[in-house]
Amino acid sequence: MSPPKLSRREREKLRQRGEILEAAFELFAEKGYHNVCMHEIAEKSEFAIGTLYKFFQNKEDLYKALILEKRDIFDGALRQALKASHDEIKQLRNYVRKKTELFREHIAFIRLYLAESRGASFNLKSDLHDEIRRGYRDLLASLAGVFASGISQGRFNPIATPHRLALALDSTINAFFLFWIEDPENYPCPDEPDAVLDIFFTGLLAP
Amino acid sequence: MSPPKLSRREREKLRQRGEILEAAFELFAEKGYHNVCMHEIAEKSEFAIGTLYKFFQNKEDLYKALILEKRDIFDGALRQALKASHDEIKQLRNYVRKKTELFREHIAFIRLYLAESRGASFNLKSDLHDEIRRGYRDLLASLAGVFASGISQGRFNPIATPHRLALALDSTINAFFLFWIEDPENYPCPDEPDAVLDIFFTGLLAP
DNA sequence: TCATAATGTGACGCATCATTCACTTTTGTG
DNA sequence: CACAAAAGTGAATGATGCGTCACATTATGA
Repeated sequence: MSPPKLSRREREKLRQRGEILEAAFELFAEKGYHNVCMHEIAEKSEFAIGTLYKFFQNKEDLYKALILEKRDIFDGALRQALKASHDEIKQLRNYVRKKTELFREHIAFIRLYLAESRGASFNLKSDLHDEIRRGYRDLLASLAGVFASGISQGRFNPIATPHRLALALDSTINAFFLFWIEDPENYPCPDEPDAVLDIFFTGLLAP
Repeated sequence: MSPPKLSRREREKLRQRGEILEAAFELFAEKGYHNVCMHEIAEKSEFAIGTLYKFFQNKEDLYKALILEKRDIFDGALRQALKASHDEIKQLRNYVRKKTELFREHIAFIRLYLAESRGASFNLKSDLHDEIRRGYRDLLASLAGVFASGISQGRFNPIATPHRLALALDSTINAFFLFWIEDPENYPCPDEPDAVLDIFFTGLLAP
C-alpha cells in the first residue's frame, strides 16, 4: 500500500515500538489488563517508563494499539481465505482451516481477543470494545455472503438467514477451540475443517 | 432442602445481604468489577462501608457470591427444562425456550456472566473463573446427554460427538442473543426455539 | 571539537480505593 | 429503665500505580 520511505531512525523507532508492544502483549496475555502496571511493561521491554509515554499516550492507548493491530492481521488472513475460491463449500473449508491455524499458533492472543470481544468487556472505558465489534461484524458479513451465495445458487438449503448461519458457524468454531485451549486432554482440537462443518452440512434429522 | 428455621433477626440479615448484592449487581453490570468501588456499593445500598464488611470478607468475595448465587438459579432452571420431557426433541425445545426466557429477562446478568465465563477472565485472581467453568461443563454434559440418547436411539444422525453437538447448540444460542442484546434493530431475537434448532435439525446439504 | 537537538530516564506527585477499627447507635433482656 | 451485647458507622490508613517533568545521555552536523 504505502511506500516504506522511512529513514533509518524511523525504522528504528518502529522496531522499538514493536518491542514494547510484544513485551506488553506477553504480560497482558498472562495477567490481564488490570493486573499489569506500566512499571512491569517498562521492565520487560527494557525501556524506562517515561519512554513508553513517548510512544503511547497512556496505558489504555498502548493496549488498544496492541489488540487492534494484531486483530487486523488475523482479520486479513481470514478474509483472504474466503477469497481463495469461488466454490462456497471450499470457501467455508478454507475459512475454518485458516481459523484453526490461527487458533493453534496464537492461543494467547485469541484468549485476550475473545475476552475483549465476547460479552461485556469493562476493561476500558474507551471505544475499543465498539471497534472490535465493528470489525467482527464486518467479517461475519463476509462469511454470511458465502452462505447467501450458496443459498441463492440452490446449493444450500435455506435453513436460516445467511447472517445467522455465519454466526452459528463462527461461534461454534470459537467454542470448540476455547474448550480445546482450556483442556486439550478432554476436548481434542478439531483439526479437520469438516469436524465442524459436518454439523451444519448434515442435519441431525436428515433421512 | 434445608428447613427455614430462621429467627426474625436472621431473616432480616438475609434480606439486607440480598439488598447489598442487588445494589452491587446493578453497579457491576453497568461498569464492571474494576470500575466500581466499595464506596459506591455502600452509597447505593444505603449501608456504611464498614457494614459491607460485616456481610462479606472483601470486595472479591462479594462479587463471587453475586455471580455464583444467580448462576445457580439459572443453572437449576435450565436443568429443570431438560428434565421436563423424555422426548429428545422436546427436551431441546424446552432448553432453548427456557434459555430464551432467561436471556430476555436478565440481560444485564447474562452480559456479566458471559464476560466472566468466556475467554480469559482476569478480573479476579480467585477461583471464580474455574468455578464458573466447572458449572458450565456440568450443564453442557446434561445437554450432551440428550444428544447421546437421541443418537443411541437412532433418532439423531451421529454427525458429531454428543459433547460437540451440545457445545455447538449452546454457543450458537449465546451468539444469537448477544447480537440481539447489542443491537436489537438489526439482529432480531429468535423467539421460536426452532429458529435455532432448525440449523441443527436440517442440514445445509440435505436433499 | 563543540553546540544543539533529539532521545531516554525514573523518582516523585497525586489520585484512587480496599480495608480497618475505635466509636456510636440500636436492640434485646432482666 | 438500665445496661450489655449486637449492629452499624465512616474517617483514617496504607498500598498501589498512572503519568509527569527536570534532568541525563546520545546523536547530529557544522
